[in-house]
Amino acid sequence: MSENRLQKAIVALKESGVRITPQRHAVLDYLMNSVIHPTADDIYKALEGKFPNMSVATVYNNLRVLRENGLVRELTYGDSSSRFEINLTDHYHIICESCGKIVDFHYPSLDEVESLAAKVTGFEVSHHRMEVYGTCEECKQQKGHKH
Amino acid sequence: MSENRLQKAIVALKESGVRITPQRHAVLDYLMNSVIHPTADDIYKALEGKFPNMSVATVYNNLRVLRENGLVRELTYGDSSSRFEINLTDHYHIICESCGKIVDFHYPSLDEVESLAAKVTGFEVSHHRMEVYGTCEECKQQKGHKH
DNA sequence: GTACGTGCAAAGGATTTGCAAGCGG
DNA sequence: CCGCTTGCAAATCCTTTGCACGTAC
Repeated sequence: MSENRLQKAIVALKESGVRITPQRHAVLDYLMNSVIHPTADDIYKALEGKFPNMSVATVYNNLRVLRENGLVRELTYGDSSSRFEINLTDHYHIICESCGKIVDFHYPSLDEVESLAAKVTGFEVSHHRMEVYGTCEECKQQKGHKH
Repeated sequence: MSENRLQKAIVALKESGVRITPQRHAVLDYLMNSVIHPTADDIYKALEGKFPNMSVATVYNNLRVLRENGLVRELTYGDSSSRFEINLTDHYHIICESCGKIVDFHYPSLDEVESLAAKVTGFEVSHHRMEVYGTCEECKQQKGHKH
């Protein structure tokens, strides 16, 4: 089924006039099979085995194209570099402040917040983002070893 | 009353062993009277009249100290540079995707989301962030002028 | 007086850009 | 074939850092 998603994405890209180069295909494929919300550099490093001559700029270019076509979301947290993920159905992230791990969790979309915000500010709302921060189980355990 | 907040903040800083230099005072004062969620460079430009010799590094240093003491929050959105605001009681932001304007709005804290996230992921939750995106009234009107 | 803060310049890291050569459709 | 993409290097932008000097307390 992951194959299915990939094929659909490729068809959609072609219909938008975007060419499917081996590098672009590989970036998309990597993101579809990744759960770690990688940075551009993560992707670059993961693919340099298959594409020894690929440059980081190509990764950035492709991420931009994929983002512009709605296939990929860019996550900007406090740390230095952006992270990327396939744009799936609504879910949110919880982020470990100790090790940086990002875990998905499902929650009904916060439509009420959106409509209240629209009412009090006069904005026309398009979307929202939300993340929860905390400490993951592994890091909690490590803290426990202190004493 | 803004004076009052500033004095309280200064006392709190001194108690933490933080020195009140004229530059630090000015950064804090500027943030307390600002509604635009400025970048470090905004603050630098705003204060260069009063402090012609001040360097950007000083602004960054002070923002870090103020953040570490819980007085200031750093906001990292998609754009290149961080924005800063005084750490007030719970509120959220709505951001205009057209002109970048940031407007505060109040909403009860999303405690339910936090506790559900904790339950399903096993994390110990510390806090969350949420923003709504859309188009502000001014930019909506400008779009209306098209036809 | 002493440690912390400032100012300057340089370094660092992420991302973008310009351009010649390559290749997808 | 044409024009989008690639790869490379240089450029850009934001932020941090090292160090000598200054100053808050």
